[in-house]
Amino acid sequence: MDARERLITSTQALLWERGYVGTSPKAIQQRAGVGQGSMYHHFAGKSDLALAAIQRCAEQIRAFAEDRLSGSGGAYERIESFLLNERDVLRGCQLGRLTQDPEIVANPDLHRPVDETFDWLRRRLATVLAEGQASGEFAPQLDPEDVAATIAGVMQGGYVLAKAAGSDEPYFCAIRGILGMLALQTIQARRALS
Amino acid sequence: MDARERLITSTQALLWERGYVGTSPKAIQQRAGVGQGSMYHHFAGKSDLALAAIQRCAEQIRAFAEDRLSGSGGAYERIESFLLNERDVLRGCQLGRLTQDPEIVANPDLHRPVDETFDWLRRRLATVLAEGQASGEFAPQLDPEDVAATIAGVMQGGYVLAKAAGSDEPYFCAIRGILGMLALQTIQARRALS
DNA sequence: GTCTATAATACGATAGAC
DNA sequence: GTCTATCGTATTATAGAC
Repeated sequence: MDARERLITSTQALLWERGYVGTSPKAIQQRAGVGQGSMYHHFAGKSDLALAAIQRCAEQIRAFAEDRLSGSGGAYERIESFLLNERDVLRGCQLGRLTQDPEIVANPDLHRPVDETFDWLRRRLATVLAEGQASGEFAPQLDPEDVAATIAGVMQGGYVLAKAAGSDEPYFCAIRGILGMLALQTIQARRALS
Repeated sequence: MDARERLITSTQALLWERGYVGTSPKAIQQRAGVGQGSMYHHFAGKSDLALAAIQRCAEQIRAFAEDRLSGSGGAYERIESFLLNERDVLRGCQLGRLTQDPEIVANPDLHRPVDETFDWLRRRLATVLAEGQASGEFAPQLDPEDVAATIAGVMQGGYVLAKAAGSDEPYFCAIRGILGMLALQTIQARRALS
């Protein structure tokens, strides 16, 4: 892996752990095993390097979500797979983390990929929910757009609760809660209840 | 308001906007209109002042939540009141914000009030949900602990989505989603469906 | 491409006058 | 209690040698 690539992956890791404000060029260089001259040769500065790292995060997150949400199985199963196959609960979401950073919010170039990725995720989840409705899996009362935001929200909020507790238990607790409610929206469950 | 009090409220505001890492003693002093000597007279340093500010945040959040959740009305109504009467969606949660800060997580004194407050909130929400179940308002299938984590999660995640979008729309979208699903858990709704 | 040297500014805290 | 002066370190870059 060349210096440019190592700089990007090191920046990704540090942004994830410490955010934009908490990440210094020096720390990036040390983690990448690269000198100052090299960094400023490949990138114009901290924000330029951060942009490359954020775009890389966005690509990876989309690829993971798309893999789970376009897999085989029903709409409920695919959403379940997306929410439960989370390996880094205590590290949280690479992009959700940046949302809290005032310097990211203030910089349109850095903010845009974050905004676009969450927008894409909400639309993608809404599509899956609408598919489930069309196939008769989910009740017609369910609003795909609202519930998509709820699912994306529970996931992001689950990370917050997990970090607060220092344990991934609250994340999976919150996910069990939403999945249980979603399961009760399925036609089968409603039929069993009546 | 004396200098000590102004220092605490200024620190609260800056922690909310910029987090612990992004908040400097100098910025606190300027916002409070207080000199360096005054700050170091009243507080041992940045972390000591942050502790006072975080404890104040925790008190205020508990007071707000308790006010909504112990009000009159049914369990659903009280939860709805808690989730919808949020005035500062784009500013997010004062404590949820700190969850992302590595220096908060690493410092047990600063981390404890954050942990305890979210723990309290989840238990308080679970109590309200269990009350609703006992009174026959909610279906017995609903797991109060799981759904409590879901509700706290949607709220925290809603802030994340709102900041990403630069609008409070995703927050209220996510809240509508969870409230809609919760409403369908009520006995009346299930009776109407069957 | 990568290195070292250097710079201007900010951070977090201490000292001591008043 | 509050002020100004000062300190040692870190930040974010630039310059120029190699």
